[in-house]
Amino acid sequence: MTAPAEPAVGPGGRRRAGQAPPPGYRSNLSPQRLALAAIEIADAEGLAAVSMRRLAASLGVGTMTLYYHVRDKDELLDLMWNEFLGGHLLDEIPADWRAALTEIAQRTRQSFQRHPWALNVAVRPARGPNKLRHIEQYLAVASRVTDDPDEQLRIIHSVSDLVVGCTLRELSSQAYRNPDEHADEHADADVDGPASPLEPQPGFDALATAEELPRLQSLRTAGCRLHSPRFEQALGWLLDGIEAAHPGARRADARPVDAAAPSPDHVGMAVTTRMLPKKGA
Amino acid sequence: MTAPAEPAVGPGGRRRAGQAPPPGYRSNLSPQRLALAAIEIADAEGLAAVSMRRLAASLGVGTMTLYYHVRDKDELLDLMWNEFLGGHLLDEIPADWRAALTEIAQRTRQSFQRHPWALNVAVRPARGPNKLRHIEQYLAVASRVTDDPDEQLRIIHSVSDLVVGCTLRELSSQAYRNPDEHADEHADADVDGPASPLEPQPGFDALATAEELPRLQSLRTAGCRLHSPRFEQALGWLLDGIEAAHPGARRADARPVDAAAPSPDHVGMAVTTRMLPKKGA
DNA sequence: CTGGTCCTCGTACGGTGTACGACGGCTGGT
DNA sequence: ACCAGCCGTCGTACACCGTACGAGGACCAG
Repeated sequence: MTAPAEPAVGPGGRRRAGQAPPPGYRSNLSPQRLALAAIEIADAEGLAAVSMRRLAASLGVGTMTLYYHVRDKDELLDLMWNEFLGGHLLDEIPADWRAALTEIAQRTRQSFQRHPWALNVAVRPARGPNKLRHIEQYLAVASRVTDDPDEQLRIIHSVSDLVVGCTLRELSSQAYRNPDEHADEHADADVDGPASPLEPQPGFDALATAEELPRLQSLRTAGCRLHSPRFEQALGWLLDGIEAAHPGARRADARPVDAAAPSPDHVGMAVTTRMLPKKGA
Repeated sequence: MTAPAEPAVGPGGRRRAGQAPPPGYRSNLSPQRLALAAIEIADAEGLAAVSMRRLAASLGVGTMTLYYHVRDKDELLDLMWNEFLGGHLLDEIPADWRAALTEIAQRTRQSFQRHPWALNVAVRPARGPNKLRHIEQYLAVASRVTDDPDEQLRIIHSVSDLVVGCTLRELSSQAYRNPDEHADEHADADVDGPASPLEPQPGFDALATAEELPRLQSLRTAGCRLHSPRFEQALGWLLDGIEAAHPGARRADARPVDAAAPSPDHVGMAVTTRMLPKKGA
């Protein structure tokens, strides 16, 4: 306020604060637009193709322009992750808790399959608004299984963990690595299909499989594929265990529970969460 | 054979083949030594600190020397991953299949907690020998639950997926991001402890939590932490479901089953798996 | 000694994230 | 109308990355 040259830590000097993104925003750019454009690139060419220069070029602006709207690339990834999470919020939550958990899990799974880059971004502690909305939806379901809040969280986490772990394994065992066959029918993704059943590399298992690893060997001769994609079965087992532990859980009562996501325009809302001066905490 | 100038695709020109690593190996370097040194760096300073130059410097050699033993950095990561997997193979598998699965899962989990970088490396389809050994151990247990090989794989995958998903969430919600507090008592890792219970950023949930997200709000006032670490409970639920689906599963018969990993020196064996000319398939 | 293979590594190129500071245009006070 | 001052843009530069290329030393067989 006094010295104009001093940029200060507040919204003034080169960085707006963390609150709502469009207070004035004379620019047609916004953190959310950056995130969406970055997602477009990541979907089409993989996460590695998302560089600041590339993103800037795709938006028709200079590279450093991005740094006015985003602190650094890490924040861009956070915004992408938030946008990703917002993409699979449910409009209406099924009444039956098993059906509801299954639906949330499968929606999340499909979302990962549509945006494989998200798994690489998932290894980050970011908690954006859509993350909280996602948890809220889970909570709406878990509250029908038990009244203990801690138990609710344990249920939510177990389901979510299974989803993430399973999807991570499936996607990482697909081709997906070589960037040349990007976005090639990512639609239904018959997970079991194209990948080689077992053999990691030609001539490799010949030396390892025969001697030790007898069970793997017999498994291979039995014609099994290492990637049996029965996610639903694993989820079913987990839910069976949860149900057995909570016999009093209410199944399929009347109304489908009001969804936590109120209006669809809220979903994509981008909020820059940080207001610290720099990366150092 | 004819023209000596031609390097050829075989083991001759600049790259040895994929078979056993020390046929002659006049060098004191080896893929395995590179991997171990890289793991040391990653443990101490994070995966981002593992660069070819840094690794070469830590080994006291020139940067490009590494490329004689390793095709590219990707292969180095594969070797690290293989070494990581070899680090938590069981010497003896418990007789009871539930106990065995629990032990394998917890060993894996602890291994991830000791080497957080491994989660970032986990997003890769690499199948090294230790990966196969690991699967073999799982198979040794699952074969006592069912005789259907496909079902065995589903069981294995479900347990493994839960481990990976849970550990990924826990680790990514810890500090772990800022590299300055690396390797700070990674031992017991009371996961619930230090992290802030909910609040993502100060002043953030104030605007989001109150309006929508009622359940999250009430959860917070109830004093719950978002990261209740009950991995064992989730695993228990899953095993309950598996057990219920397989009532004939043999529990705790006599001998503890011969472990698949025969001798400890096999564990760390590094094998370069690729022999393709270059990355392009 | 000579040729060949194994192994090492210096240099260089194109890529990355981003710190710094210059600069134009809009806005508001006078 | 003027002009200070912020908003937003962006060119340049730097350090670092992975690695292609090829020179050259160490060793061994003839």
